[in-house]
Amino acid sequence: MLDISPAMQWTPEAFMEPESQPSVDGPLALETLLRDLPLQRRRLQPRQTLFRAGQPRQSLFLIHAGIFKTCVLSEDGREKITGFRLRGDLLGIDALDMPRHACDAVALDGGEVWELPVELLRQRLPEFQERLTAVLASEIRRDWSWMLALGTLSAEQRVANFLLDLAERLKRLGYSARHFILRMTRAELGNFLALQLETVTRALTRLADQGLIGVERREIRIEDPARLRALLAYPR
Amino acid sequence: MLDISPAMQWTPEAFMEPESQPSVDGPLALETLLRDLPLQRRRLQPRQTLFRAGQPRQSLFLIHAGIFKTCVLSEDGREKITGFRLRGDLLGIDALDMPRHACDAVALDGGEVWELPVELLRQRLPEFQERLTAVLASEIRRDWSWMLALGTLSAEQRVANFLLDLAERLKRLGYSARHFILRMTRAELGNFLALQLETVTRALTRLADQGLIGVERREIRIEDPARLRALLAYPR
DNA sequence: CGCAATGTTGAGAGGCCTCAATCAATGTGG
DNA sequence: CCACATTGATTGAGGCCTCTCAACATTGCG
Repeated sequence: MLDISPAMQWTPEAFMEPESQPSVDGPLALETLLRDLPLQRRRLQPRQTLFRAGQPRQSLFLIHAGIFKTCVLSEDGREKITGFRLRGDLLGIDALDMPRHACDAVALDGGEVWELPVELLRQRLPEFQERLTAVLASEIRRDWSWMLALGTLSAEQRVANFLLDLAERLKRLGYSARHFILRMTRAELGNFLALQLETVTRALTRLADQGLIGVERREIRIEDPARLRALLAYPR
Repeated sequence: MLDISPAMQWTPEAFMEPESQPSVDGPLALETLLRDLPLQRRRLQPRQTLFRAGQPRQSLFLIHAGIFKTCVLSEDGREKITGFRLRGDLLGIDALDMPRHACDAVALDGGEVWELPVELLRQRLPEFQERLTAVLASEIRRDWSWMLALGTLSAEQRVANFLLDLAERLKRLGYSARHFILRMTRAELGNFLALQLETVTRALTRLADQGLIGVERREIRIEDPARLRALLAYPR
């Protein structure tokens, strides 16, 4: 058994600040802005749903701990995970202009969110509206980036891209970029990457065979970030 | 030669309002809000680029006529069209929080855009910020909807989905939903739908063989909208 | 009229999907 | 404490959808 970094673990430690000084920039900018406000906090159990598409949307949620997935659903039952969300991400922004949520948000492995009274914050904090716009625009760019990846990369490349992206985000949160635990199943990963779960498994195995990563069920080690990144350079 | 509706044609007629009364809702809500302001207007030739990723972003652009494509580009040269934009759509919102554009915007067949001084409008028009937020959130939902489609539908279904989506948008702009001209090449369509251009051609042919649509190069007739929509109901 | 750009069609290959069996980890109840 | 079920991950074999490569048709234009 390898030693596990605390990244994304549902433990009291997960609530501690990875960095001591507050940052006005970076993924925790919003959290820093709001940290002293008396916000409603809500804890979620593993696999618990925060909200579903169609439910009334009264507020936004800022993730303080845990990892969430957001999914959209078509009328005929097709489902797609639109992203995995970490601490500092906002849940519910996609329906900011609507009375009801447009997606489901599920805590993969437990977590805590802060409930944000949007209207109040907009009036009180001049920076808030600005941050909100930035978050919305970033989400669009992130989506486009994944559309590009899914449209142009092979299965192996998509998985590599996912691992590098997750590693980078964890790093920015103060966790290890070389060693982390996936909190989603192969099926969820495949759903997000537009692949079957068996294909995800095979891609992970091939990456491991090449010595680029280490895989042990959900435990991932990035062994050779440079060569992993180099994989993405060439069209399939 | 079939008779062509004026939809998306680069003619003076294209600049006329399809509807006489101004609407506060719908795709032209923003245009209605801004119609009396002295905005800088800019006309584009077919295939002309409005802006490229990396260029300084000083304003937003509201499409008044024509159809545009927005594309993102990866460092290693992979390209992806992120959407086809019609009258009433905003170009540049994805970089609202940045000093430089994050995508390319190209007029497929000529067009006209209105240049929006964002800061000024934000201060003057209280509704503007609100509309901006709505546009951003809608774009996210639209992107997610396409991610769902590309991740779960077959080639034929994706093409059908595209045609139905375009028809619906044209209809809301006052044009025919049954008969229109595609302003993009098969390659561009394929790029957007994550398909090869030959696959797009074959999908169109198959749809035509089933009597669901009529195809004559870029001219499309929706013959049987109901059955076309029914195609999407079943997992590939 | 010849060239370039675009669209169509065919044949073959390959990557991913589908179906199935097996294994590992975890939890439950007797 | 150990059968047993359940969930998730892995691996294999075979098929199919889409890609790739190619030839050809059509349109528009200098």
